[in-house]
Amino acid sequence: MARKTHRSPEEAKKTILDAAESILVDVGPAGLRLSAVAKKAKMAHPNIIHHFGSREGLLQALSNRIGERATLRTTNAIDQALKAPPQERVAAVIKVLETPYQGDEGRAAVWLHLSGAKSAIRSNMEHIVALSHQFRQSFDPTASKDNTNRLVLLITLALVGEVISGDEIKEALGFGDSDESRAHFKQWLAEILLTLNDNQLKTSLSINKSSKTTTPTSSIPQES
Amino acid sequence: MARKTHRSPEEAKKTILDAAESILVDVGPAGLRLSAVAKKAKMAHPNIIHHFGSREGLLQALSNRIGERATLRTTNAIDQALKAPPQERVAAVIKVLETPYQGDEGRAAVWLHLSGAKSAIRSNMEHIVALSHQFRQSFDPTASKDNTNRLVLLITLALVGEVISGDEIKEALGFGDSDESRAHFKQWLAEILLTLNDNQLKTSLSINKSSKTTTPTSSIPQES
DNA sequence: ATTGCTGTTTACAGTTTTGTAAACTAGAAT
DNA sequence: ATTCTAGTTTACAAAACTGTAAACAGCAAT
Repeated sequence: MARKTHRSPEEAKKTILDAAESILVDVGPAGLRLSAVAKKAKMAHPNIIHHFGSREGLLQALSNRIGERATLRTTNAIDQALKAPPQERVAAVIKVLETPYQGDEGRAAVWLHLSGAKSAIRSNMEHIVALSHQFRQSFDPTASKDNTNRLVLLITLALVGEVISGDEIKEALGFGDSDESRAHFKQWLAEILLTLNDNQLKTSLSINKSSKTTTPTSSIPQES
Repeated sequence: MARKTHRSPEEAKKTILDAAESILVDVGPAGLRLSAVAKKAKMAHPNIIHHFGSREGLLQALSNRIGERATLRTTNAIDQALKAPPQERVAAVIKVLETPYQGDEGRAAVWLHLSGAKSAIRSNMEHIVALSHQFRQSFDPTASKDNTNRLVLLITLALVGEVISGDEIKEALGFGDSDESRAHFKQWLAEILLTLNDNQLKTSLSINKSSKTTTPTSSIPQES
């Protein structure tokens, strides 16, 4: 390892982060070893510490980069959906649903989140939900903010789940590994999101003071 | 630590597993240290190796126990929903949605899954989806297996996401930490699941001819 | 009580890992 | 060409971690 390929600090950091990210997907943050990252980046491990201060610094930088990339892509995708003409809405929504899956970023992001890294989710969520509401109102003027919030929550949770164990669950449910059947599911979901109007989402939710949520065996409010 | 409290092997294993599980929730499988488990279980760490063979053996046993408990509870909850009278259906479905959250088991299970432990999801998923379909048909005879599959997939993914970053996402979306607003979301979701009939779920999914489905044709340039 | 089994502990070894220190060198500036 | 800066490497240290070996001790059976 006598070769000393000098690079700029930015480039060095990038190669280190790339190597770390590719390893992170397999072993997780707690399993990330500086020696492994150094080997993949083709350098000696103290070089990593020189650029990031410590192992923790590397993880923090990694978390930041992944978070920024993911939120940028997501907001872009929703933005595109907003500008899309009606006949392309389904495709646009599908694209939004596909955004987090790119590569293994989502998996890495969730893993970092599990490990306690300050995630970039919270800071950008307001923007995302605002854009989503704007989108919903563009084809359903009666759409309420509450229901948008709930839909965004449901979809976000599902996307997190998808990133983690989507492949296994889909396989267990009989969805083939073919891209086709997965595209079907995404299309199904996208169409539902576009079809459901606020009336269908309201159901009997108006009751809010029953408050017997933990012991639901008693009477169930269903009137309105 | 001169006190030597003798126990049966089963009881010893249980105390070790309990300690390991409570730690696992915070640090993840890769971060689980035998010394930490031993300290929490109030014993010396070689004792753990004596009972489980190795650190890996402990993780495997832990994964098995968590998986078995979770799937048992889930199938039980769906079973109850099947037997519930119509006016208690919403409550029953809410209970199904709450099943995985009990304690921190879900978080631990997902983390183990991320780390490559053979999960118990796949083997029991068939049973779960069969029960779910039975349940759907009990109030909507026209319910198709395809849509049940898709709904189960959506809910399962959302539950996985809920377990991982539900708290943070909900907070970011403005859902209060109060149990009340969370109960609202669950009730909203449960009612949607019970309300949606197969007609609404079918939408225009039959279109396989459309060119916009699988290849979203980037007619829209990347810009924002 | 004595014996034997086994759960439990102490002491220790080998390996791995993060981080430090100093030497080395590629490339830019002079 | 010479000098200087800074990225890079080698060598090393301290700590942590898993697993081993042997001794210890509670408990049941004889």
